[in-house]
Amino acid sequence: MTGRGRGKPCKAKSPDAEGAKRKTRLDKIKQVPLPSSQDDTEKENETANKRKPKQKQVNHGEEKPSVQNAREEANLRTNKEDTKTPAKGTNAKTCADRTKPMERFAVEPEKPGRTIKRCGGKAKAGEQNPEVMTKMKSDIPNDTTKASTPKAKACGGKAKPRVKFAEETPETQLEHAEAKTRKVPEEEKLGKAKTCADEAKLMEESIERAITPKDKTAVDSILNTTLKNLKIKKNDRSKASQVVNEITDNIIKHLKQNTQCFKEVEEPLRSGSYYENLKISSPDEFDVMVPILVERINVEPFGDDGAFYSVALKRGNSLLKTFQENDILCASKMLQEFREEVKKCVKKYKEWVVTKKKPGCPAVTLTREVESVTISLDVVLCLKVKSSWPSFTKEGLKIEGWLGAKVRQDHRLKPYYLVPKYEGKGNVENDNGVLAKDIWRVSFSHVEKAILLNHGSEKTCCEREGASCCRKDCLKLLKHLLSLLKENDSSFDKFCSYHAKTTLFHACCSRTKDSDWKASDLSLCFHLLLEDFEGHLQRGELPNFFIPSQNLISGPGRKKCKHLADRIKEERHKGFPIFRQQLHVKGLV
DNA sequence: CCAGGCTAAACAAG
DNA sequence: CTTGTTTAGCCTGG
Repeated sequence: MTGRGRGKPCKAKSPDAEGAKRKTRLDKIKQVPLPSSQDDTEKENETANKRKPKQKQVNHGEEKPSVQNAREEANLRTNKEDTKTPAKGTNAKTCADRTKPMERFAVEPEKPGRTIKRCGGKAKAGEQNPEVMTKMKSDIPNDTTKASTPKAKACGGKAKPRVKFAEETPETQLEHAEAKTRKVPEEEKLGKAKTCADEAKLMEESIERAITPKDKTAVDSILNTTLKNLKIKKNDRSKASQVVNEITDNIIKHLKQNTQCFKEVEEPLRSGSYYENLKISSPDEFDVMVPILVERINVEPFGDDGAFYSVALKRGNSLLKTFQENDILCASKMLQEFREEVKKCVKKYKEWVVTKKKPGCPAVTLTREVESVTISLDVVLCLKVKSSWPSFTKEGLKIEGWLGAKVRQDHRLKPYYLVPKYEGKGNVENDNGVLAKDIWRVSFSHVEKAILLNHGSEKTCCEREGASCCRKDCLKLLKHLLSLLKENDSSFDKFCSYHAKTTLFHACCSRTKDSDWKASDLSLCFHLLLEDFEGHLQRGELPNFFIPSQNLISGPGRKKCKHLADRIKEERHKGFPIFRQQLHVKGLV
């Protein structure tokens, strides 16, 4: 679905650059009405002819180790999934555990830890990463995961166990391969090798028993089939995006033309999983932030976790004065007015319905049916703040080891956003007499999106000539797992996909290299990601990736956290029966 | 401001 | 499997 040109890093400073870019797309849509039309000779000419070997030879620059910053988009992923609660001074130290993944293994007895890597992905021996090879020579050369395609149903759920390669670790192949890819990063040898090696030894047998190649192949198969099933159909995407873009454009137009207070809204920032290429199953949820630049403001923390703030207007800002009370920009007033305007506009489009206001939720949610599926669009008012990020973010976004210090700095030079979101009762006051309903929560959705779209430690990660990684697939699977678990147990309803996303971010910071996430190691990587998530749940601590002092899972309570951790562990150990069952229901296995 | 170029991802074909 | 085509979304040069 979405792609973003990586062509050039567009520095965050040019706020204008985002003008009417989408115009083109809309035009295109118009003139190409039917996918099935066969009269499009000219279409073919235009495309087929001129476009073929598009390769981006450009910017293989060297200046940045990893990513170029995408651009400032923004949003918040809010409402429906919100469960954040001020973290009673949690001040999670979490970074500690993040940075030393190995320790977990010592603590957790039965679990295979990364040793499992040996059984790792379908990787052909030749592409195993060096770490693995040096550590344990007995990799199993599973052929590929052969994600049993949908049709392979007969054998009820698991693909043919590719037995043969079971025991006879073909040393020869490995040595061979090893010789070829012998680049072995330094830190890896020095840093981890020691601990890993021991553990590898120790756990070797037990793992060999616990996860036989057969199981492993079956797991690979389930994960890959599940992923395939989570893909969004091209047609669905096309239809959904068309209606969503249309209404979005019209809302923006309305705000600019027919309102005073909102006439300065900027271009919408498309965020959330659809625009991060992480939407699963169906394109039925869209998030669009509608930013208003605010200058000359005072931003003061509300509560102690650093996620919520009150906003005071200094002089100027005439347009927003009307939402002011005692110098405070009242989120509730502003959102209410925004909502009215959106409703006014949407009234003209009969297919769309504005859903009822939910307390504390920053989104104006619109829904409509497209071919019997309900699509929802969250339109979120937000303030765009160009000054430096709140000090609570100082220890957040620890991506230096993963994406590099320069990328971090680039992101931190971008604006941040505030959305009219609060928790608990709106009429609760803080010391300064500000009501909860009038406070704002920070949002870094634009950075989340930028990172996910440019997520490799190498610049070429997942690009045509680079290796592909499984970071996003792992996240899709985790989101899917979480949503299936939630379906079956309503006590999990305070957990949301943002928890999954945050877990991935933390995981990427502890396993920083692209080779830690090789596409061929999907089942291993997913396994480790689940262990990470279970760890957060067990400890009852999942720090906001940007604001470490905010614990995202203080809401659900320890008991529910542990329960969820146990359920996930169970799925992991049993080879994901919940995925299997799901595939079964859909007749895909 | 916008036309045109580029990307990721779905998908079709071999 | 590999290779090519299509298309929504994004970016830039002019």
